[in-house]
Amino acid sequence: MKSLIVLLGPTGVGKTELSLTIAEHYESPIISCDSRQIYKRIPVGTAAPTPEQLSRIKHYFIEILELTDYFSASRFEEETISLLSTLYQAKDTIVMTGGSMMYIDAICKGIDEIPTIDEKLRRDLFDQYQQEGIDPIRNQLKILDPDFYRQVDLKNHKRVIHALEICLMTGKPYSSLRTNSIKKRPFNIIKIGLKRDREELYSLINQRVDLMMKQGLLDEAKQVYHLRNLNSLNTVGYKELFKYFDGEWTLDFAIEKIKQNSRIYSRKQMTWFKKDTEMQWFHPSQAKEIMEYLNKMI
RNA sequence: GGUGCCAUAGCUCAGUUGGUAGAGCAACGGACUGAAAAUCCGUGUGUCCCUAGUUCGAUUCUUGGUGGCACCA
Repeated sequence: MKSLIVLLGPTGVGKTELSLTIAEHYESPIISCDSRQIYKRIPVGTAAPTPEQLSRIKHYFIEILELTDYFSASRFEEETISLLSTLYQAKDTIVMTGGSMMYIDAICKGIDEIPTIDEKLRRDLFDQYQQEGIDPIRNQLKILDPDFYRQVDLKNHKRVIHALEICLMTGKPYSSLRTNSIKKRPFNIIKIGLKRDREELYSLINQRVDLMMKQGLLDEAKQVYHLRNLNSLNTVGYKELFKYFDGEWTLDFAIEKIKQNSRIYSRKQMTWFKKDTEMQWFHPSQAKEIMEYLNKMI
């Protein structure tokens, strides 16, 4: 039986180091599940695996995209599922790790088949939103997909715009394409969740931001400052330093904000993960217990 | 030392013509199906600095303290 070990947890909890231990034990490569480490040029601020760590184990989806490249949870699903079918020809156990909630679910549960939005349509609707506000877009959605209109968070412009994009693109109501069905995978999924007490996690996150600054985050951010409008750089660690470059914030304030936003992000991740009943939770120091648990499950 | 001003939520402050109080930020909780480190939503009991008084009733008025700030010496 083929197995996928999914190691997850909030940012800063200690996934990277433990994933190497597990991967080495099973002689598995590591599939990264991280929507920002996948990009080139921002390894420090995204806490990507170091060159030393990358040399120990073959990693997938680390620093492979240009910041300008489009990517999505669905592409991640497609590419990972196809990669897994290749890897499983030679291995029985594969390790996946990361903190991007939707990417993880895309693999473990799958997401619905929906066409990728045409770039021009997306830009046009966004322009309309900026000029006329959300109301005209809402009204159009109400006509094209009354069902979804009723359930969507009408204040969340991204959701509303996206639903309308799908309606216009496919000529069908967005809700008719949302099946919410869970895809059966041809492999066994074992989820390991890492968690720490909040105080401990916060302290590690704060320390890690200071470390990133020592490792050259400021310079890294400067190098990509001119690309600041890209979605790939709407990212904790960069958006705050961009405000410093703009002269809006002092450097110290920006660093405090990076720490704060990282803490908030870790909480959002935990909110998502908590709901997952398949998860087996451990403290990162329990490597021995984790290995015992895995050996039992595989 | 004298005079004046201030003292309200973790922070910055508003307010109560006397009927025990509210914003922003922070903090916390939640949603999440192709941009997700994104985007959005929800939650405010706090000795209204302490003390004594006036009053049916004081955080609000008065007395005396304490602390801070400013000016004068």
